[in-house]
Amino acid sequence: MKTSTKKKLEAAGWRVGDAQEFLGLTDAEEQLVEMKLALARVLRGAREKHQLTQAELAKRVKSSQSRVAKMEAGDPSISLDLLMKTVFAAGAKNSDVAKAVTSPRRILAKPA
Amino acid sequence: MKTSTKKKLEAAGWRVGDAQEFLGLTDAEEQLVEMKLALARVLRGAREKHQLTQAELAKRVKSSQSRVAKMEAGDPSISLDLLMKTVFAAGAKNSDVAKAVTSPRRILAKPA
DNA sequence: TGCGAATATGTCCGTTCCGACATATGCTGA
DNA sequence: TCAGCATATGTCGGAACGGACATATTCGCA
Repeated sequence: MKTSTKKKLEAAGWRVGDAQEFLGLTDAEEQLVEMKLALARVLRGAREKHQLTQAELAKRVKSSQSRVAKMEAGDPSISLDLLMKTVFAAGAKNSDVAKAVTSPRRILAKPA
Repeated sequence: MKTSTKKKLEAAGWRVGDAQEFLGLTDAEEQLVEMKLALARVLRGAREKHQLTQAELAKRVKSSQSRVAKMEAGDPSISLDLLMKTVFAAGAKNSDVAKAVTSPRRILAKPA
């Protein structure tokens, strides 16, 4: 934050930082988690739509069946990188991914 | 894959399905990379809009200034997890992130 | 022009995530 | 029922990513 801006805020009686920073972090993390869960659903939907087994999809992304299972289960040991790459490899549309970002709870796995 | 390329491959006796799967993987990876670059731009835009320094933003996500610099530079050593979390922490709207997904090349860092 | 703040670049080493593999559970049709 | 395939769960060693820190380099303004 600019020093000038900060000074103005402080002059106006605001306590700059602290709680808001804390909440900001928590919020960001929660948004990330929700996004991952939504993507897990997108992944399953896309995979089933294209009639791929977990093993086949795993092969595409040079991963393993167990990882794909964990991705779809929302396992926290899965990185967003791997998840996103696999989502794309499963043939999900960009718009599906976008939906997962904007309204994470509304995502659904539309069958073929 | 280009149609012309495909035909050449087929004429040469290749099974194009396999090649395409391979390319499909490449596509997924490329989509991921483009998305990261787009998010890097979103990050800088959001940070500047909210008048945060890299150091301040770093503190929010319990990271370091150098990491934030690398994020904005599109450094490949930055995970999508860290990048996305920081983008959210910088106050980017979900819609901005969604845009980065749908049309990665069109994203711009609109100043305040 | 110079000085301080902001940003960029590079390295160290601990932690986390990876693929590979083993194995268990679940599901479907013969 | 059980045989065969799909999915789920757990473990391991190695690779990738993390924060911290040191150190340029660039930028704004007095």
